[in-house]
Amino acid sequence: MAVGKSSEAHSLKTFVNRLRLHSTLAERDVQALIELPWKFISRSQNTQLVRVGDLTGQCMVLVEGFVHRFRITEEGERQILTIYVPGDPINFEHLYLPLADDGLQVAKDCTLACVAQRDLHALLAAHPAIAEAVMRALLVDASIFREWTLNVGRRDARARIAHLLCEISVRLRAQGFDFQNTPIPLTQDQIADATGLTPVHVNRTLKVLSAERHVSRRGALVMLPDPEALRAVAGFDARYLHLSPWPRNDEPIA
Amino acid sequence: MAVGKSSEAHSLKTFVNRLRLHSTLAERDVQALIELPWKFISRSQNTQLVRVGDLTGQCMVLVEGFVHRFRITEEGERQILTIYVPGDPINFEHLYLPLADDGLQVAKDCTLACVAQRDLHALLAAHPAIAEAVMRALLVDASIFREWTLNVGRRDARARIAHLLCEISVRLRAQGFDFQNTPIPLTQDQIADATGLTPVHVNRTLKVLSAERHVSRRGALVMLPDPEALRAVAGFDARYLHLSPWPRNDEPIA
DNA sequence: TGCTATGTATAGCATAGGTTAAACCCACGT
DNA sequence: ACGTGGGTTTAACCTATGCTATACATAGCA
Repeated sequence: MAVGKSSEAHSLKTFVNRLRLHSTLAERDVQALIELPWKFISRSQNTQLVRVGDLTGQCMVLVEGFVHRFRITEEGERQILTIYVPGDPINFEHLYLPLADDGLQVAKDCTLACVAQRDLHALLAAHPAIAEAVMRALLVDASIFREWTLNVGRRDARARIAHLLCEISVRLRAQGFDFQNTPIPLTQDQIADATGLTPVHVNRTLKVLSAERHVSRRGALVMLPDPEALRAVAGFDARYLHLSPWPRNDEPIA
Repeated sequence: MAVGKSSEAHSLKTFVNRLRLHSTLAERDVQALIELPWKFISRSQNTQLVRVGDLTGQCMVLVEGFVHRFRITEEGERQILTIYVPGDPINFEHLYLPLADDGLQVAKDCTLACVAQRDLHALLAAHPAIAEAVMRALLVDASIFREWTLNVGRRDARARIAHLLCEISVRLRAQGFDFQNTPIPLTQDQIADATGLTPVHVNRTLKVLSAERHVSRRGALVMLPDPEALRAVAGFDARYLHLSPWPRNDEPIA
């Protein structure tokens, strides 16, 4: 049990790390965050975690595996809206808008840390620094959503796919994963749904990128041997991820 | 001067109204909000209010006219990411991420109410209800960004343009405008940039929609004579705008 | 009255990406 | 050892949308 506790605490470290990408948190804040009554659950591929219209009472953090967020057209066309990597809070917006407007689906067997919204609300009220960090994480997510609109609206298939792969590898690396050896966790169908393309066109385009040595394939897995070159293909500029220590122009608040 | 003050206070009413679309605010909260040291400015069409990379110190509310948010590809392709209508806060995310990741441009001569971020921060600290309302407004915006990704990624030109027009008319109506007589404040070029299409294809498609009586044109202005029919064309489901009184599943926080 | 600017309209041709359908591959379960 | 299912690959054909270029309309302005 002590072991269980400590390994669970460890698995929240990626979350703390994610918050610290954009915000500074004191040790006591981190402690309080970790000591919330988290519940850890595992879900297998394709499980639907949240459906459009659900009224949620929990907030979830992705600890391991992958989850994506999607919406569906009236005609049944699916669009993936973002892909979460370990450490990401995946539905903290439900703290303020508990009625889900997107679906959340497990893209690859995952484990999640869950808290009741009520407990989280209480924590945020007691720890303004955490509230601000959560806020900032949500706003960075919004910046990522906007980049996806740009990606889908204004880049051709090759740059579009390259951009998606760049983003994921950068975000994985920011969470401490070895991107050179971490395969991209997406099937071609999922890439299609994330880029607004067709699975067959994704296949064609991946073949091109592969011939150009911009991606390599180990079996079905896509790897990125040369991120720099791929960035050039994608026209990728990581600023929208707000990863570098950002400047502050605000004095401490009275 | 008293007159000036009172008309300025009046012009903030649309902002209060916007916040109240999603949140409940007590009168004293509203008072405090209105009494902030707002500065009112006018800007004419095509003025760039914020550039990518700017470090902002102000938050702005759109009082009159139209503003859009955009990003540009490395190749110089522009994508409009959202269109703001009167009453919308247009850059409140800079409270927490003051480094601008998008450009903001005046789409139609406008007037703006501006406050220093410092003053606003102080207000939010003193009035948690306002802080929550702002938060919620930002999260609704994020939901809109996601819908745009879906729109651009998964709808054909006709439904795409129709969807854009529906969204704007619904948001205008929510702010109290008479959508039947308010022309859509977009040139065909802007529609193209907002939908990821080409100006000439927008023109073609508008012609089709016009022949179908789904839009009408008074000179260069696009009007929506029959919003219901247009919604069917667009597959428009307004839930993502979170306009209806949303359900709450949270008890009052200790 | 005409000039310029900004936006709209149309035409003709080009192509990226969609569609359909069929094979293939391989990991897994029995 | 053999099917089964999820994912990948390829081919042939099709179309929605892009591209380039030119003409038109209107409003503001000298």
